[in-house]
Amino acid sequence: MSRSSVIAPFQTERHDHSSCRRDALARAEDICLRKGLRLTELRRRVLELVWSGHEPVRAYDLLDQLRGERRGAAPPTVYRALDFLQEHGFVHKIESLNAYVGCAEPADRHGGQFLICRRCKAVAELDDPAIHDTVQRRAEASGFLVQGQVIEVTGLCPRCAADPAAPQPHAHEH
Amino acid sequence: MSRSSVIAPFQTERHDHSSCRRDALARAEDICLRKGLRLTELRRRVLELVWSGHEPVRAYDLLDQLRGERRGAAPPTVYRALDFLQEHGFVHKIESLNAYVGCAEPADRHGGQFLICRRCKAVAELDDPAIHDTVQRRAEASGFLVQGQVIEVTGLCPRCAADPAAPQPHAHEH
DNA sequence: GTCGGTGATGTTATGGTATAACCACAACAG
DNA sequence: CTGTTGTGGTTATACCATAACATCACCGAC
Repeated sequence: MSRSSVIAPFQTERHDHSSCRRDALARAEDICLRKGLRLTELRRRVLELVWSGHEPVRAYDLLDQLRGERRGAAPPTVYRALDFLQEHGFVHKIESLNAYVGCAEPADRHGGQFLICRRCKAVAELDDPAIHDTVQRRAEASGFLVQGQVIEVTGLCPRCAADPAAPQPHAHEH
Repeated sequence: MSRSSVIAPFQTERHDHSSCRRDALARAEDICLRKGLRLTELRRRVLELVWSGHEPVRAYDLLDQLRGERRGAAPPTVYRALDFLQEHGFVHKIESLNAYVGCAEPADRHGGQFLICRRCKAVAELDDPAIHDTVQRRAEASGFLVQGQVIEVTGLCPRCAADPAAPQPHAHEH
């Protein structure tokens, strides 16, 4: 079993999250530069806010924060930024939560599988070929032409499973 | 490859949908009888409406229909019925559509995998052990304790993939 | 340089999804 | 008959997302 399929693991300790966020922004800057995409101030700021932690962030929470720093921020402000970020693989939408997480391995329209902790709300991202291919093969066996996969697993992350009384991590561990 | 994992296939022709619906209602009646669950008039009616076709149905569409036949129908009316039906496996929520489909093989809190046609909107349900087990194993390999799986595949059903110009089936093929 | 096109954002309004909180009443067990 | 539980009615509100149109910055053609 390869471990390489885990592209964004659960954090086992309170980690230096500012480096996660900084790395994600640097990768986005780099990719946009190479592809000629416009990572505007707004889009950059929304990506930064999504990376405030490893928990999925809701659109209206982003909006609340934007309102504090940008006059005229409204729902389309944040949804348009999220659309751009999703389209180019910088963030994923977690369908079962209606919330958004940053992607640690951005690529256009790539899928991925998400492990969502019910207790601490953290999300880990896998990009496991075994899962992807099994789903693909079984769908094709039914004559279905696959265009996209939504795979979201809920349960308990290693820390919450091991110690249900452990303190809850909160975002913003700067 | 077993075909038994396809528990609700795509319909290849305009089929006698009234028998699908009748069977689903009969199964629900039977299960509720055996388990001592109360399939009230409201719940039965909502289940019947969900089974109006093989396309996922939105909660407010159900509500619109209920309003025509029941004074005082309101969002909680339909959501409470859907909660009951989901809890006991009679319907599934399609997270990526915020819509609901009937289940052909009801069982408490069972998962299942869904193939969702982007063109005709029909949904087929699989209950494929290979998919389930692969996801389960890979999640466990990350130390994750799995409690639930959301697996939704979008694309084109066999008919729409074969003939993109074919007429769109509509629900209510009574 | 200015004209016009394109893409990003501002702005207002609305539509769509879901739940909180409280009330009335029926079914049922003791 | 009485308390408890479950079901649904009712009102209100919160949350999620997009339509439609206006404005502005940027940039290339001429």
